Amino acid sequence: MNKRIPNDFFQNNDALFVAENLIGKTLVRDFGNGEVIRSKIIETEAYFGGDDLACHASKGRTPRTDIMFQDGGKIYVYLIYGMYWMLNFVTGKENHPQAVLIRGVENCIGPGRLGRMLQLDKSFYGEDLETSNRIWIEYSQIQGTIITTARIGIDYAGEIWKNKPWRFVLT
DNA sequence: CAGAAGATCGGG
DNA sequence: CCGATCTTCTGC
Repeated sequence: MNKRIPNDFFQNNDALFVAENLIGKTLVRDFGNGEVIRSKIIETEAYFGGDDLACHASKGRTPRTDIMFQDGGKIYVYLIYGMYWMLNFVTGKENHPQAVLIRGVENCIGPGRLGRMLQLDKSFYGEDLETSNRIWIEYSQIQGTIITTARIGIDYAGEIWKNKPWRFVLT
């Protein structure tokens, strides 16, 4: 019980596998003041490499996207619309930029709201999920069925990529 | 260096 | 439907 998922899970699998298999797993956030949030992941999206025009890494390796080019198991956070911190987990091996966006957990739906609840900020960029003392993932039993849909909010990515069924939702 | 747009949300 | 709010990238 309460066993943390090690980094090889993120490194040895691609973003599609991780996105689907994180559904039902438990996201843990320890605020360090005695308050701990534990909630099962119920919605994810995969962003898959340099070809995927919806993936920030398709723009190349920049200070912002650098973490996605590294080995999996690290956190990629970025600020969107000037106010929301998006929580992503890097997957795959070095130089295979991929990430999984966490869009919702049982007690918080929506990536922007989730970032707010977890009190994320730039200091989480590059955080290691295997060793962090403030955020990590634990194994847990899934209850329900996973459905797939197109990803949300990426109309700019073009027909090919915006229609990929790379969003996973627990029902 | 100015300008635009963004993996969103909440109010009207 | 639209504004909030600011980082990042692009183009001149």
